[in-house]
Amino acid sequence: MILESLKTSKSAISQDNLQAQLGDLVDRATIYRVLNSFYEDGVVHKIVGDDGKQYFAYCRNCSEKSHHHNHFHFRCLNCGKIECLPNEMEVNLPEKYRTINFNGFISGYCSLC
Amino acid sequence: MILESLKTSKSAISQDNLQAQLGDLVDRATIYRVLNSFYEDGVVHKIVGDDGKQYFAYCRNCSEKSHHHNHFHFRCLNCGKIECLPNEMEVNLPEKYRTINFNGFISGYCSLC
DNA sequence: TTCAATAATGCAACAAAGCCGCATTATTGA
DNA sequence: TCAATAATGCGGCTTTGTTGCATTATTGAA
Repeated sequence: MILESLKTSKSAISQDNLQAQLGDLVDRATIYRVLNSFYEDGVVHKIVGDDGKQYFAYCRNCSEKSHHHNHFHFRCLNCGKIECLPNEMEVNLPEKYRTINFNGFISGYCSLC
Repeated sequence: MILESLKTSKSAISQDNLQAQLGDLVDRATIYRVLNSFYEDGVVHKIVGDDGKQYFAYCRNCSEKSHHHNHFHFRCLNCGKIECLPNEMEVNLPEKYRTINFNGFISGYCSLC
């Protein structure tokens, strides 16, 4: 059920999103455990929002070789909606630095708010 | 003292960084309050790390007109060091969207680790 | 099919980060 | 000088996320 929610969601979702969908069917801890094992298995990306919360997004264009999620996420400060911004980013790191995780978040107000 | 620490620090620092510097001289809650009022007054930038923690950086090149901090921060997963990456970024938002906060974080391993 | 080994779950507790109310202490200014 | 205002410390609280442990499901080999 969690995987299904992630697959059908257009944007990254958090534990409380899932909890709201699943109600009391599934325990909080279980949701976290499932999400983390998806993350460890490379099935989802994990993004930390500028609200400090973890969001998870189903991997759509990831292969064995490239497991990237290098775009920005937008969070509306009014309606709370999270969405992916189209532009993929390349950031130049200093010599010998190695990227493990890319985390880009912009918050503000969307066109409706 | 907090302002001095922020001014002299080369990178964004968090409440526990400050607490470590100040010891028991200043209460936890006071540090948070001072940091947030600096933030509200536009004296510092607030960045949320991909560890979910808040980091604060003294405004160096901000004027009345431009109060930006649009570069990425790097956090070393081994030594914990936070540093600013040189490239300033421009992200294209959809029509009528408004940016309030830019938050770019990359974690990985630095040249020493 | 049966039953032991393994995995997944729920529950409770815990930890860290951040915030807030309230009483106390400092600071300000008329 | 002293009352009004602001800042601080303390304690407690919330949220997010994690972990230990007992219980329940699932699996797989005999």
